[in-house]
Amino acid sequence: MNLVADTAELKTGRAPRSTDSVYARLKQRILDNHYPPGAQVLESEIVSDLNASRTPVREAFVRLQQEGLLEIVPRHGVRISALSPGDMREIYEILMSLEPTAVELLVARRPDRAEIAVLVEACDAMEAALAGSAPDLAAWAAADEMFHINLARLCGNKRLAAMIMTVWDQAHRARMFTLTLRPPPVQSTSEHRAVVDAILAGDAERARDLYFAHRKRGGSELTAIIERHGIQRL
Amino acid sequence: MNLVADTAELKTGRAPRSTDSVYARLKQRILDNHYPPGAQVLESEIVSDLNASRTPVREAFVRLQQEGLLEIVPRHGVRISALSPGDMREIYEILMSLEPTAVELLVARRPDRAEIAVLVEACDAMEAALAGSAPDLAAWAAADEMFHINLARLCGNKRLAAMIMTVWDQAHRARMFTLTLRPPPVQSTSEHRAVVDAILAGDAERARDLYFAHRKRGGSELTAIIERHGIQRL
DNA sequence: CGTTTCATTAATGCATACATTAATGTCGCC
DNA sequence: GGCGACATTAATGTATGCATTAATGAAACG
Repeated sequence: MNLVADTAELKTGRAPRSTDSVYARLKQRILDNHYPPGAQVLESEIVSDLNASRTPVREAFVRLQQEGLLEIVPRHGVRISALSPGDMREIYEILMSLEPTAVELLVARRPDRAEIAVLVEACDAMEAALAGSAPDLAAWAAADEMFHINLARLCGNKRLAAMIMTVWDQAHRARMFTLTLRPPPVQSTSEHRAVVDAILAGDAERARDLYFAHRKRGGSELTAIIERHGIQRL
Repeated sequence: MNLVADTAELKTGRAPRSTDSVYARLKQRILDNHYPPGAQVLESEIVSDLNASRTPVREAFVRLQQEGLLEIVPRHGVRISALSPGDMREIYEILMSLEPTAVELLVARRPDRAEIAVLVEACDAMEAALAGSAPDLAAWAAADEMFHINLARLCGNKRLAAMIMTVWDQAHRARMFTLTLRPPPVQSTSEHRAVVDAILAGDAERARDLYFAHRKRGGSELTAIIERHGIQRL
């Protein structure tokens, strides 16, 4: 039993809305692969799974459809989105455009060390996850996510941050899936560190270029894995 | 009376859904200033305005909230989004990132003349709108919109196109409002033409830079107008 | 035996009823 | 006369009923 069902409750003091809870839980289940990509799920199934009534479930469907995590198939419930290699390309093209822009904006704001402490911590966590004899890939992925989410947040453009996170979420399962198939992300970790250095140095252009290169390399790596394994949808 | 209520009907042969119709009509009314920015509107008011029942209206609310055109205020209906100067800055930062990327992708696809004919036509229409003694600003704005929407469509990245159009829509009313306050968009028109030339020449970098400069100039112009007139929300 | 059509059924889209919450106004008390 | 508690009302959040549509299966026909 959780004492605070929803963060909105903390902020507003209002009763949590069932719609929000359904949305959050359903999204979590999609990201966690409880409903696997490509799956056709009936509205009634999710209603009973989440102990909710149809109205909040339908509203959650609409939100998640807009976020690209599922598709409402009229009269047939929903289909959980499955990413094709082409979708992955689209997603990485967008991230290669938006994320470097976010870094540039962040540098332009001249943040002090305290502001970007979360980024440094994320880098530390990534290194720690790879330090032992057996790398903790789940911990590394969580730290990587922290880095990118916070970078988006810190850029000062809320719309931009929201867009990055939406696209990032779309690729979440693909990242998790390829985590064990890729080489240990040592290079990726050091690239993050270099971006932080450039931010601290106030060098917008370098930060931008580094981040772009990081994203480009990540995209190529993912694409290569997908092709090598002949994966069609994930 | 329209014979085909929804394009989805044409594609699928299915009956048009009330939800889609409500969504489209409500969005139109927001973009057309029928519900002005900042307005608090009751769910019941829109229900009676659009002759629909509450369920489709609520689903349309969710979609439009995700698109940033309104905000659902729990227990108080919706508030039509009003853009502050800060919002305009956010929007232009995003367009300055995404649109040049779209041009780059388009050039990389090596389109032939037929494919980009719509862009040339849009340029022609812009020039025609400014040709007479009394410039037809509404026609110019429509042609400008055609240019940008089609450029996004042609880039080959559907997600990217959708994101551009969402942000573009958010700024629609602001563009319409400032249309009569800005100098005649002669320079803007020639800039479009230059972008098309670069696309045809297959020069991705030039096309990208031109588009970036175009967007940047447009943003500065809009910001200047907003500041000069002391506009706080629109 | 295969095919087509119709009846049955299940699932959804929409409409509406019910419960909950916030706002408004009134009455009583100070 | 002002202030506060309570009743009343209005509006929304949620649940559910009804109508429509698509799918399934059976039966009749070729």
